[in-house]
Amino acid sequence: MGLRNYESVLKAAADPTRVRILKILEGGEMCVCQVIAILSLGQSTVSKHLFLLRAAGLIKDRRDRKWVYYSLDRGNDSPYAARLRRNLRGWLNDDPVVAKDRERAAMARAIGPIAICERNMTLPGRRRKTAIP
Amino acid sequence: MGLRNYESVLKAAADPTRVRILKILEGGEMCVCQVIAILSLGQSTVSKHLFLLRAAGLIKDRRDRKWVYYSLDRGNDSPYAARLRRNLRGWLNDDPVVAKDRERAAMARAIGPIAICERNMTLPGRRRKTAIP
DNA sequence: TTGTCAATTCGTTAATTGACGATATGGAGG
DNA sequence: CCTCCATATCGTCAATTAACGAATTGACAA
Repeated sequence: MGLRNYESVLKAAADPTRVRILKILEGGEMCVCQVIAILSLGQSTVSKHLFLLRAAGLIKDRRDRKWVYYSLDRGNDSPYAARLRRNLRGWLNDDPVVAKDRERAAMARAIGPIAICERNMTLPGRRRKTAIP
Repeated sequence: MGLRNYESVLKAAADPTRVRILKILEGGEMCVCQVIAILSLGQSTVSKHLFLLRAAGLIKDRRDRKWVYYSLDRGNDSPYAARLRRNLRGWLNDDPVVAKDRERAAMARAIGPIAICERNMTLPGRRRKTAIP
């Protein structure tokens, strides 16, 4: 594990959106549609962030029926990924953005993936794009 | 210390050139001209990398006569910077690029800043730019 | 197989980043 | 004060990156 893997892990964790995803996943696994709803970002955008995090060994995915769930990868990862994940657990917990995401994550959990997909990847209480012409 | 500082530290440490600088400085403080010689990069380029590392709280500078020396900042830094510096000490030690830099750093130390500046920020044994027209 | 829904990939755009050379700054010494 | 020299900053260019919407792929259910 040299400079290559180190760089992919650090770069993955250095992006603010991706760190938000990691902090959200600390609360447990999430369906992609839930992550999209929490972040209020485009579906393809979120998918790419998830891809980079997975490529760095920080998260893993699991399919259940139509849905794909992501969670922190506590298993066989690089030393950099393992250490970073552990550090991160104690970091940013009182950051306002992270706190807000946690609230929204709780809501997303309560509602569940099915309802969120039906709502077009949105959570109640916040507007997202004008969907109807 | 929120997302802001976290991001600046992680981004600073995620760049391969800046990691090389951090690993070089693990061997002790270095004059800017020595860092330039070891990396074989432009003076303004190196200066900017050093600026970003200092802004992140990872390194500090000290002036002595004409020269500015940089070293790891083990003092009052952010929790992110402190942890990262500690982690980094155990990381990448057998990476070939880092190992090569260490050799060159040893040479730079042996020669000293004055001689390196006289040599136009170069070390013996490697060519750098055609200097004379 | 076909339809449907969700995730990924593609193509574009705007913003950021790293590199460079040229110029500015600011001590040290005349 | 002025000059010299190491370093910092500026302006520019090319490469990378993050965002989006559109099109494609892939899994499930009928």
